[in-house]
Amino acid sequence: MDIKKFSRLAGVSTATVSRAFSGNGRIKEATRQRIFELAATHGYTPNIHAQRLNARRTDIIAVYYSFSTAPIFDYYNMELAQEIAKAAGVRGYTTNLELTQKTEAPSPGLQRAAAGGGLDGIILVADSRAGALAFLQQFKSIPVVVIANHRWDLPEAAGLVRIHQDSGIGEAIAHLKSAGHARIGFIHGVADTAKHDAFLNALQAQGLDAASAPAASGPLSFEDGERAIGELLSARVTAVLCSTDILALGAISGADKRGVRVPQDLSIVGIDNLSFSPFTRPPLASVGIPRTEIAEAAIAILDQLVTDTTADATPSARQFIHTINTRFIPRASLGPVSRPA
Amino acid sequence: MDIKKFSRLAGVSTATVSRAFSGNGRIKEATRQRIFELAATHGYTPNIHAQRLNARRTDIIAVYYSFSTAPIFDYYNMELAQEIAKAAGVRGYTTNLELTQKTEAPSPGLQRAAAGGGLDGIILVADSRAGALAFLQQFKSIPVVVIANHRWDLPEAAGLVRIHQDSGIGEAIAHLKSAGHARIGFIHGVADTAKHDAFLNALQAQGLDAASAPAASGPLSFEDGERAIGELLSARVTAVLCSTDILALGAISGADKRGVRVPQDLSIVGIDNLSFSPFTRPPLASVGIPRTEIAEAAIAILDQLVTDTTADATPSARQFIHTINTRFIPRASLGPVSRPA
DNA sequence: CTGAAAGCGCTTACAG
DNA sequence: CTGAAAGCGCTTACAG
Repeated sequence: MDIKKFSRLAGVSTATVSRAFSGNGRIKEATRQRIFELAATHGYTPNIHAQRLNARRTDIIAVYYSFSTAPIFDYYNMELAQEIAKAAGVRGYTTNLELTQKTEAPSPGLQRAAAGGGLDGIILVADSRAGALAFLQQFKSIPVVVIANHRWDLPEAAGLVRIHQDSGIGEAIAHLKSAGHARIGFIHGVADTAKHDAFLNALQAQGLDAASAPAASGPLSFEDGERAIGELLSARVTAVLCSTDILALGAISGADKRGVRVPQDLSIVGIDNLSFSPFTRPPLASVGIPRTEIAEAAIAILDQLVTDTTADATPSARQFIHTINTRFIPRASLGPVSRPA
Repeated sequence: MDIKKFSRLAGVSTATVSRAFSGNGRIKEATRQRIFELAATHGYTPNIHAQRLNARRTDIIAVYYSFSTAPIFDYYNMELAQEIAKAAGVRGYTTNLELTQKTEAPSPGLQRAAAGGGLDGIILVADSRAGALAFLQQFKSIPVVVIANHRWDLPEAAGLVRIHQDSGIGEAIAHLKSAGHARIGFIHGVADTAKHDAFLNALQAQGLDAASAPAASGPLSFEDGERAIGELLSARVTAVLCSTDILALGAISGADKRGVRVPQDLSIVGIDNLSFSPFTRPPLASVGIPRTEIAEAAIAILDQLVTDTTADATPSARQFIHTINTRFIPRASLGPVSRPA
């Protein structure tokens, strides 16, 4: 049943039916009531495509990230995506989950949707500037908000939610220092320069020797962490910051296999603070990001950009960059130095 | 730029432009080429709403689940959602992530989209029959595939991917029995009758006393598991099956706090086999479901239903029920009985 | 407050 | 292989 048939049935014009449903324009309350009741009885709902064809607006956004070889490595993105979907819902947006394998380019479908008006905006979880720029280049027809660890210089049109690793990592290193740790190692993850830089800065800020800080490369899996911790133990570290919680769990396991106990003999700190990290054994200290805040900030910016674009207004002068501080969450994987260097 | 302006620019009719993009109808290859090049140069992309208005098809599906108080309890759903998005992408569908708080009804937006043609179908992750039926009642205008632990009787229009808990739980109990366990407890989760029934059946199949099997209620959190295991230890169990992996982790921790070691003194088995369960300490034995298979089955059925509906064909006689067996994944949280009852 | 009619941007029988 | 025109189902300025 379309609006024509339905309006005839209701004894009004299509314009009146449209006004009843859209809430735009004046309409007598009684008429509106009657139309709603009739619609309920006869099962009429306005066709959403026809509405959008007029509206130049869809109230759909996409969250885009590339997935890994195994879901365990996507926990960070999945948790973020869920928070984004929640925050988007609050503002009346529906969220498309757009996934792509790490090595592949965004699907043609996404491009079609974006260029063809099927999407109001996109939230991109990015881990490299080059990747982000390439993405923005491809999707310049609609607003994009980038979530990243860096304060990248991006084209005007894009928003940026910047996760400030320095704050939380700084706290972590300060905490370790005050517990007596002076030889602190690092296990590298993928595309983690922001994290590693923050680590080096934090060492310096604490008056520790950043130049000779031992580092090993993960970069990804639990097993990588198990192996990497071996290298660092040879370098006589007493504490290790790991680029991800998964690597940290691997490090704990790897240490254990070598007879080194956490936290008695070695302190381990992860980064990301996944939801299960409080429940590992020992509970894993980690540098956490407030995912809910990030999601809300990203949606707020995107909504702003979408509204500006739709209204054809001059984009407000305000900066579309929002910085979110990470913070250190101490847990039982930390202890005082037992065998100072 | 719309099709009218663009077709003028290209010196052809709108019909020809449409044929070039849609792939429908005959069109000279050279014409098509020229149109594509021009479109690329001038930045023309067909408006997707206009296309969908004609097509009665959107190639968008939604995956719907209700989220919990904390993301940790949503890992199961999030992992499933990601797999569904992947599987959907392969078949050319975009996936909407539709979330609702546990206590709330599906958003009006979802209903609008579904009734107004904005969605081809929905995949519902359900944990109660009443909930699923209410949902189906509300969304009877489009195909729905339910993912659930039960072989529920559902209206014709719905598909069902049924996760068969009995297989994996049966294997788990058999494994415990052969390791000498005779007194096996259960920690309840939320809406877990399928799991508990499977547990009782498995006990019987192994010739164990199901009637007197100790059970404690979680039902949700890590702390719930910590508490529940206390009750079961008083009941002198030597092994425990937990309704979720989170409860199982809590149980391990709770046992540890009481001086009971896993697996030396007590064996613990979880259900769900979350991606991080291989990496807990000890690695957690669990009853797992092949998420990728489930997602693919759900998408295959939904695609079938959508295609049938769209084509207005008589729905094929084939059953739209697909059963997926769970399976037991033994890991280091298991051991032989140390102090037989 | 309500209606007639043009317009949103495509697609697809129909005719050639 | 291509075009003219009706149709997909709404919305909204315009007139009353």
